[in-house]
Amino acid sequence: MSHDVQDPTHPVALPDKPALEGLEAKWNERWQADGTYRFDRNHPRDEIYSIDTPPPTVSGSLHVGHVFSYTHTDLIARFQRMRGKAVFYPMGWDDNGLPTERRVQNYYGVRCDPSLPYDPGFRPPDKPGKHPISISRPNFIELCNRLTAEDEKAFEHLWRHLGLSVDWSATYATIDRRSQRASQTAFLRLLKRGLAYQLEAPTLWDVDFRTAVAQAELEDREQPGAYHRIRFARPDGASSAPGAGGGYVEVETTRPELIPACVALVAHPDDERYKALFGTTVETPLFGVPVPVKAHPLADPGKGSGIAMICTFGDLTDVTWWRELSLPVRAVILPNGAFRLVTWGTPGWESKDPARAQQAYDRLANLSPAKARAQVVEQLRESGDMLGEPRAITHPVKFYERGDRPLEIITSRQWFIKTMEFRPDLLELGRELRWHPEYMRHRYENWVNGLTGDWGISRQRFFGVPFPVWYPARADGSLDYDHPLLPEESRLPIDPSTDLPEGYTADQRDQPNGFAGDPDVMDTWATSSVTPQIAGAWLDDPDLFARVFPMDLRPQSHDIIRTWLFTTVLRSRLEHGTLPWHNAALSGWILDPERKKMSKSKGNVVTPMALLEEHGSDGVRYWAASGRPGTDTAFDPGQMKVGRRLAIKILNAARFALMQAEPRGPITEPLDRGMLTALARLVETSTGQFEAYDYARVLERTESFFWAFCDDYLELVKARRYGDFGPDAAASANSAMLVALSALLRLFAPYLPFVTEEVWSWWRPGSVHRASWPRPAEVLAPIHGADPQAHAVREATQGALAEVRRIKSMLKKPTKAVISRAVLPASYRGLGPAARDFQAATHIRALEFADVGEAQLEFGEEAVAPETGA
RNA sequence: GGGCGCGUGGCUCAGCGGUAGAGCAUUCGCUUCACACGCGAGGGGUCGGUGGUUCGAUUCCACCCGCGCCCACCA
Repeated sequence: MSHDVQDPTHPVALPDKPALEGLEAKWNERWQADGTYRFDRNHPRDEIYSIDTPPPTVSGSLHVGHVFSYTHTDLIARFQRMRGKAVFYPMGWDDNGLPTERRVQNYYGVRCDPSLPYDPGFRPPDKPGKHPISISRPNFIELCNRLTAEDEKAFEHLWRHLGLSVDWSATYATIDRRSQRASQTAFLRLLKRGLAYQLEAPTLWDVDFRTAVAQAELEDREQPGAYHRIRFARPDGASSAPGAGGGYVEVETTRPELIPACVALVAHPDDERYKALFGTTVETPLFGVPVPVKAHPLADPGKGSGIAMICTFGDLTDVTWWRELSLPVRAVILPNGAFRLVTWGTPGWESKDPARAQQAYDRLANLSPAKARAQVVEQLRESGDMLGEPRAITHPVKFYERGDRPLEIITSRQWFIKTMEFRPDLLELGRELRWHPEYMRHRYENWVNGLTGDWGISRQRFFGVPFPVWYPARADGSLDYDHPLLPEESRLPIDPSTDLPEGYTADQRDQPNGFAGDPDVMDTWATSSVTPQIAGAWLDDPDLFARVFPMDLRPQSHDIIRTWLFTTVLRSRLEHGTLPWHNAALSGWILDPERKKMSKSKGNVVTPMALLEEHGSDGVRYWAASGRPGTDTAFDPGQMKVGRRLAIKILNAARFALMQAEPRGPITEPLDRGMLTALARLVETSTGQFEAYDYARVLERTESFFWAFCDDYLELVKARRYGDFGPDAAASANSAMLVALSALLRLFAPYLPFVTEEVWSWWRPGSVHRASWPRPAEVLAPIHGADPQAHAVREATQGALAEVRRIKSMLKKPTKAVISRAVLPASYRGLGPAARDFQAATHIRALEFADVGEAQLEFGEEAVAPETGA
């Protein structure tokens, strides 16, 4: 048996004063040198456990949330490794995208200007200046790469210190060559199959970042706003319909600045108040633009006055109305958020009074939407077209999740991946996937069912994976978007802004009859959605990919189900026709215990490294492991202290077990046999629970067993193991302790990798993290199967112990006192041979074992009555 | 408005159809030869509310209240 405790080949080497300090550095060095966590691909698929590790955003700050959720994944990785699996546990860095761009801009004081040429001699200033320096896109990307490389070092240092059992030879970055190749290849294949397409359409747009934003990146924020009741003139002036006013239609709007962009009014088809108006024309206030009144079921008779202004574009409902009612476009907001210049009276900008419209509009041109609104309100007051004062309200407004200003809707050309037609497949795949916890499945289904359009993947940014596409230019210089020039897959990755399409020369770039590269980059989720393919080296190492894909586990946090999880399932479905993984484990959030947000300004920020140093990595991991899958968990240094104490207890208990581990021999004593029987049960339930991803429960049970093992079992057998009752009885205790220690160390190993490794090294060869997960049969073998008396012995011991300890604590000096007439539980008599251990451990000499269950107990020499007695 | 989760001792959380549990905190006692980063004992809860099912509910069902998250067409 590989874990035979009597293995004489490895001598016991105990430190005098075991301590946790320095274990992280000591064992990390050893693990790295020994390749303890290296993935060995030479196994069949069913002996491999592969993990699609979340690539952390390296330009973000390190925080305790990282430590929390990455520990969960590591617990599972370590468990599976000990179960005999070859664990593929890579690490990725998410370095492309906006967060990095912003960080580079601030860190170096630069700004990307794609029109500039590359400057090979450019060096960023030591300190960012007051005004940002404009640099070319290649220079900018160089800086992004330089900074993320530093960030990645900091992350790796943290991960190693925390004890993640990652295979550090298997790392990737979402901007590296392999990621770009996978992203571009997958994209080109979708394009060739007609599953990726581009479209000029109204798109959600962030005016500060000047980029399109996907549905998944939206968030609603409650914003102060106001209803403005304004009137539209009716040229025929001949209705007395309620709400229509005398010659006017009253409309409520929160965005009066979009009056010049108004293309129609709309009311519900069944709304009696407005039925007479359908098909007629009204005029916008201030600008005198004739607009039709239309009927559409989306109009809500209960909102505002029941009739709404359709603008191009104020919100997503406007887009729906505009499309379904075939309305024209009158766009006023530019990609940078400013009001564009408009010449009234020209086609598309007809007005009953172009001069007045121009005068009104000139006061808006170049303003931001917020300033334009104030300006329009002022004019509406002057003209008398606003009825009453604005009514302040609070309403949800859509924002880009990283943005500061409300999103606008801008018409632009963007790339999309077909999503809507695959919704039934995606729902089916969601049902196939095993979710931990199960209820997270609902969030996915909710999202898929709520999708309103295909997935927009193009971003007008710089530090990302470019679209591997060029467009031929016509003689007039315009681009033929319908016939893109595509590279061979073998050329990928390419950058169309520097690489050339087949058959063209560099001097034809951006020239008539030449070509132009697609200027956009892919959204960061478009790259992240192929992390299983990237990590598994899909194109670069097909043998590896076949061994790890579909992967076993996707660990991630629950807030990105709609983004990362969903898009990964989509891409896998489109490219491979399968789920990308079999299991998804969703981790929760870290909550501040006082509901206070930790912030730098309050000075209460705790960096993860400081936490690890204060409490020890094992202590912090103990806390993290208490967070069950999907459950938000309070940030709790108290739990880390508890974990640290547990680790110290393991050191000391192990020292006790090993300091006098001779003699050894058959395990015959009832207490020993009972303890091992209970331990075998613990091993059995723990294995099942761990396989079900319930790592928190396993730790709780194991810890509970271990403390009882220390406080009760070890105390009870102490005298016996020191030889008070002869060598055979001592041998039984020693052997049982070592069987238990071996199994307990392995149960704890995924949680407390440092202390368990340290103790393991005192007496066992190799790494505990390469040892096999304990099996019930292995624990029971030395006692030839479960002891049927185990439960009875345990019950009797526990009951008697509790009673004696209670009595002892009632006495000031128990060792000098004698209790008379103390009542003991009848179970005391049932201890049988274990009574000897019991008496020794509790320093009690039983004077009498009476049938009534009363006994006179003597502590020491003098006899005194208990305090309650005479 | 829809979906999901949560509401158990001061705090953080387990549990679950059959007489309420742990850790922390608190009180008391103990330098017991692995550990004072330790050991023992005690106090403390009508398990959010109201109904229902049941011989019996903290545990199942319904509704309600509170908290949180996700989603939803922002006039």
